[in-house]
Amino acid sequence: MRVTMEDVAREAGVSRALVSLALRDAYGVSDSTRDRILDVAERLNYQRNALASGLARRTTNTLGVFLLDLHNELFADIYDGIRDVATAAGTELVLSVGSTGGTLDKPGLDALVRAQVEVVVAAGLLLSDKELAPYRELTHLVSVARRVPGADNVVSNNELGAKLAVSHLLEIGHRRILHLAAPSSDGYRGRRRAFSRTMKAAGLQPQILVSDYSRADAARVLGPVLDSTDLPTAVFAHNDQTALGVLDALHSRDIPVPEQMSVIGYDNTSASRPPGIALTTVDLHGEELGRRAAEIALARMDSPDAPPMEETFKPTLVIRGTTAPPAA
Amino acid sequence: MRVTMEDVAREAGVSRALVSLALRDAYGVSDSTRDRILDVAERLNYQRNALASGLARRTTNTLGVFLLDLHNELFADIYDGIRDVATAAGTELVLSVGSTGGTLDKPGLDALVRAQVEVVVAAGLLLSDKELAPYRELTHLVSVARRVPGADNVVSNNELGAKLAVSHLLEIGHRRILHLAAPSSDGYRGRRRAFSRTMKAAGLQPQILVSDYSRADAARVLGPVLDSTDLPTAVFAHNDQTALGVLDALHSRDIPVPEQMSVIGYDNTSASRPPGIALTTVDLHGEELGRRAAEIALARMDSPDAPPMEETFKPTLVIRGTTAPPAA
DNA sequence: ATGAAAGCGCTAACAT
DNA sequence: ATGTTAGCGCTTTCAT
Repeated sequence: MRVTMEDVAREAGVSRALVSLALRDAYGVSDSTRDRILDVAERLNYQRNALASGLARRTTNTLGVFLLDLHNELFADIYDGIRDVATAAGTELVLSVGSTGGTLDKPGLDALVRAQVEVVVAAGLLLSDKELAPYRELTHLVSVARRVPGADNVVSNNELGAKLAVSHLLEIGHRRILHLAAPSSDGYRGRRRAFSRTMKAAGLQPQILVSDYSRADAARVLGPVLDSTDLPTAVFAHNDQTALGVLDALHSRDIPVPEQMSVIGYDNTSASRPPGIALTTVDLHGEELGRRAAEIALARMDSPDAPPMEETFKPTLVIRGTTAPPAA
Repeated sequence: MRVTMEDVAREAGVSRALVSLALRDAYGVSDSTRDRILDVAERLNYQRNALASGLARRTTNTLGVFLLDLHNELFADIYDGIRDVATAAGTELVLSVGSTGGTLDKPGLDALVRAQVEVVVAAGLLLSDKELAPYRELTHLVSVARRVPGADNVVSNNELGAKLAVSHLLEIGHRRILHLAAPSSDGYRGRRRAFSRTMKAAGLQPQILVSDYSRADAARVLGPVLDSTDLPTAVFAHNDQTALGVLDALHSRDIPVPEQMSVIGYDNTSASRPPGIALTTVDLHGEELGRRAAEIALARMDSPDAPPMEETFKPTLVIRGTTAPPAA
């Protein structure tokens, strides 16, 4: 049987109440008894039952974290940022992981609600605004990387990022640019929209292809285009993962990068630095976003009724080896 | 205020007990009232309080999962496997994440214990056997990828994996082989040991360098060797991450792979497939390990007193583009 | 400084 | 089929 607070109390010859106080070093416990209690607790390997504790305190002082996909390092970056500030604040995290399809969003969020977290920081939500609405009553939501109406939001300016990427390509002379977009869903249309807008503003025809978030699918989707007669001279991929898929497809057809084809990714994860051919990419500063989201979440714990907070980060273009002027 | 079971009961005009039963569709609730209760629960967006529920049931039916590092995709693979079988069994997961330094192992495990998980599946534990000992009394431990005495273990045969890698290099003619090892810690010496043994068995001098688990450090550590006069002709890296670091260092010195230098990684993560230069690597089948670990964890929930279970998977060599006979 | 007692939201006998 | 009641392990008034 697990060792309970009662066990510690008995062993130390005091009441449970006193043990409870001593363990959270509250005032009003004499030094000597506190020391004795802590000694006993340590000796018995006592660990407080978080269920009972949270139930009794009517608050868990805990932050829920939802991450869309563990295979995409962007979420590891975001998590690092969140953990950093949560740890400093002494707030525990409760995690839950989704999937690129989005089918695990709901179960994941539900689990966090059931765990009674004070606030949930969700990175990469795929649920529609409508499906997300009920959660506004169940918990406080801080959405990262995706704008959710009515919630707290920590996002990156995707319009700007896409514009940065496309402008770079335009500047070095590209005209036929293909955008490999992610499936269209609420809150994730900024890159695609800015791509189209920027192309049109330059008097060019935007060409868009859609793949899911996986490297393999990106390569697959791009295939037919590469096998056709008139190729684009540059591809702007939705993220680094899919950019890798683009590079795969290109490599398997012996199309040299950047000589015959320029490629730009998005996220600046370490996947964007395959040795030799480092990806030009847009850095959305995941760790920073995570950090800020956690700060907002902590602030939200203190003032549940403050108006929604919103913060938009500016992405930056990281020019590396996969972009060059088009072949003459 | 959050909606409680009491609210649902009142609204449906029944007792709490009945709601509790209906929600877990136990026998003994008439169809009509069950439907009514479920309707109300749904309408009120009721989510059961997992703290109260777990406390009352004296069991959470929950699996704790510890992952060393979110930046290493191996752990995403392992997680996928675990989630797969846990979901099928209707068992919830509680996650906790460590860090490559190992300093977060203890806090991470403690959090799982406090959360009252039935069993913890830990992948990539860095704590020493000795530091791990106390946890044997606090929870059931299924260790993945690392052998922990007395616990359930799901491991890969690292000796075999390393032998596979080195033998391959030997076979194609290499004699001067360098092993870039991970810091020596309990449970992770198999690859290094087998490297030395295999080299000696071939009458060769094992050469070993140590780096931490990061790509950057691997590149840094390898630097001096590459700048010296007599280079090895092949490098066997501790994992794919560090193999990437090796490739980085090589590339920055214009040493062609595999012509001038062969490289082997370990794990077969997607990082091992940078476009163009796919890494020869050892696949330890992370998802499989995760799956099996979860199965064992579930079995352990049913029979807490069964003798320790142990399963050793056979890694396989994946020969790709970074290995070739040494230059003449 | 310390202890007694009530109660957090639920589940599990047990009673009806 | 449904309701009553006694906890689960802790925290928190409130006494002493």
